[in-house]
Amino acid sequence: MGHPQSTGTHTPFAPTGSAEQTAVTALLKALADPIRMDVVQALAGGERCVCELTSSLGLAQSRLSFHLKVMRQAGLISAREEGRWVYYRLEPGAFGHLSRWLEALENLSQAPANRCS
Amino acid sequence: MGHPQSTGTHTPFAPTGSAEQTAVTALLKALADPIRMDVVQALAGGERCVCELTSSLGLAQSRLSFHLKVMRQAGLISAREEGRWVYYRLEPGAFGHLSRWLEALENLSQAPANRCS
DNA sequence: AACCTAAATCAATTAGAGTTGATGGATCAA
DNA sequence: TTGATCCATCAACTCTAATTGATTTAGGTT
Repeated sequence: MGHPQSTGTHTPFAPTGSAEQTAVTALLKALADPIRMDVVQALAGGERCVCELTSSLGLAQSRLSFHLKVMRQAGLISAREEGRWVYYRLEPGAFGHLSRWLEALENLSQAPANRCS
Repeated sequence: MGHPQSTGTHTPFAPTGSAEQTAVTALLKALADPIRMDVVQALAGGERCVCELTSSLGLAQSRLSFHLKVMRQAGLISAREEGRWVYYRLEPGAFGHLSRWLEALENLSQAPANRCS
């Protein structure tokens, strides 16, 4: 019996790592951690300062600070300083990439199953 | 000036790690990798056997196998054996959790900014 | 000034995830 | 049966991510 690939030359999907996909992967990485998900949940209700987050989430300050930095660098959250305090908030639209990607994926998946040339 | 938290006792968000959130985090972890995202893209067009994927993505077989295993364990994909070959496909509905979570989040974020007691 | 609290950062360590090359089981062809 | 191909798995290694405790910078208070 023939080899599965022998039915034709195909490059049926985007060449590894389109720009959009790289962006989405970065978002996912920043999100794929229980602590960081907790932070997202916490910030979904509005901005919070670091000290509120440490006590709500029961984390050591430097530990939280590390995760906040990761999230900030990923564009997931942003910071606003006010006196001694720093308030973090969700970056509106940060999840746009992600939900657009998801939508596109679902469309693809519902397309005709398998088109070989 | 008063401390931010002194305006009242609040538990304004879910206690670290609801079941739903744990599930979503696991999905995100399984997705948050460029190779695995490539696999998703590849499988979006229908099922593929491992040998197709290795050549399309240009990966060592054992390396791909590792990532397929991670994805399978996360419920992202499933396998179907046929003779010598193993065909992988996206698990329909695997992204449901994720998109529902995203939707819920966007609803929360559009709610009134900050309600302290 | 001395002191306290908020938060970032750093160096050292630990833990976890990913890669590599080799091996082995299974299926099929000659 | 011999040989080839497909794929999973394993042990050893490498790399990156996360945790820890200490230190530092900066704002406020007294």
